[in-house]
Amino acid sequence: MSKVAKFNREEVIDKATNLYWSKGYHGTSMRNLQTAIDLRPGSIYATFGSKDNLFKESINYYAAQTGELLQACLEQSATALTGLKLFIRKLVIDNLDGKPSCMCMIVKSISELTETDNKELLDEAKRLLANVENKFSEIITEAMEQGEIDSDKDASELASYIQVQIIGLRTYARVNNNEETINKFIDEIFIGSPFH
Amino acid sequence: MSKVAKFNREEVIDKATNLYWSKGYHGTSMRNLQTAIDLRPGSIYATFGSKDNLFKESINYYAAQTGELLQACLEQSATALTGLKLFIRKLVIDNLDGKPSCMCMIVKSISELTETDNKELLDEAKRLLANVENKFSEIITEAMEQGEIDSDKDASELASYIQVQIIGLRTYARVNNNEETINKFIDEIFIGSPFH
DNA sequence: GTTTTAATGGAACACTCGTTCATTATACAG
DNA sequence: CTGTATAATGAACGAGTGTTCCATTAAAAC
Repeated sequence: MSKVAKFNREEVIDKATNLYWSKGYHGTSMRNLQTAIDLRPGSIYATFGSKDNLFKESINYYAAQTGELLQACLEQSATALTGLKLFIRKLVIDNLDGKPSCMCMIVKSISELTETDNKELLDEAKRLLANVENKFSEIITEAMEQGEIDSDKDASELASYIQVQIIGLRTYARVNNNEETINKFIDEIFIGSPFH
Repeated sequence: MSKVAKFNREEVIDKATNLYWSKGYHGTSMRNLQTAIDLRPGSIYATFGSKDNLFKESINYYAAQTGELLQACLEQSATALTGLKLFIRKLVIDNLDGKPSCMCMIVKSISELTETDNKELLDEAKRLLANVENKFSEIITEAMEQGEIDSDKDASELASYIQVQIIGLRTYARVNNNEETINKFIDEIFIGSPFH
């Protein structure tokens, strides 16, 4: 046969994800990506096809990573609800510094992209966010079965509520990243009215 | 003297605001703006100086409009707290359709702009968001004096909480604009734990 | 060692970007 | 009317955009 690619595909997507995550879709140029992932246009286009497709792979990679984090939190926790709480705490607090952005990349994309100019990418982002919400719904249903939440509540409504809280907190953290206040708000999510 | 400008400055800013609001800073090109506001580059640059400055004027115009809406809600309400509730309802529900975006333009900007590439505009957006929060804090303090809220609460913390809720709801509405669910969540903001 | 095949590098393309500026058009003063 | 001051126009600029192309390179297969 012939030559085999010398770069690691996942490593490249990881770097591309970090750049898209911090600068956004429109704020990231192919030149930016070329230097960040240290590949020339020929290699990038042979491997990923287009800027749009690389973005699609990046946001899917981001969503998969987040899914793994959630899974890990559930496995190391005694109950479904404590696992979910741990996940939220890690998502919001551990992203305050160091990461490309304290905001969720999926939410940033949904905020930036438009129905008219970037329909395909926007729909992908919406789909990934809906996946997370479905996962939340499953976890909440499990917590109901475990007796941690009243069974007469609507699981999918509580899942929506969790989404609103995480989106709100992570976005707000970009302006006011007071760890104490944020921790307080996280504590109150499950004490608040929809849950009681 | 000489010729006098024939376009209406506020009308132009209004149109620019709507475009920036829907497409974002990077997603809006000067060509887009030229056709939207029906002015040639010469006139735009003579009047506003640069794309950045036009954006700055636009986001300030947006913030001023939002401020006026809040003021109107307060004036037509019996108490400070009911005025604030009305404002939130109008912000979230009335923006679901028709407007350039159901999301807050200030939040969209904070999400899109970066410290490294657009520091000045980002800081402006942060400043405007902080202004709103300060106004919330004043309203809550007034509500405490009117006996609507326990005086032992921290007004600025409750103001933060309101911000998180509005940001979360308006962003979430972009994905799931179920009016019934959103209305329910709005009702629960002031019943939720930080307020009781 | 030769052939085969695909990955790589990087110049270059057509286009769009934000912006400038010489020119033209218009309204008022004299 | 004419002169003058200023608003409006739109072609044009250099830089940057996403993308293409292909000569070169390098490794696997025979």
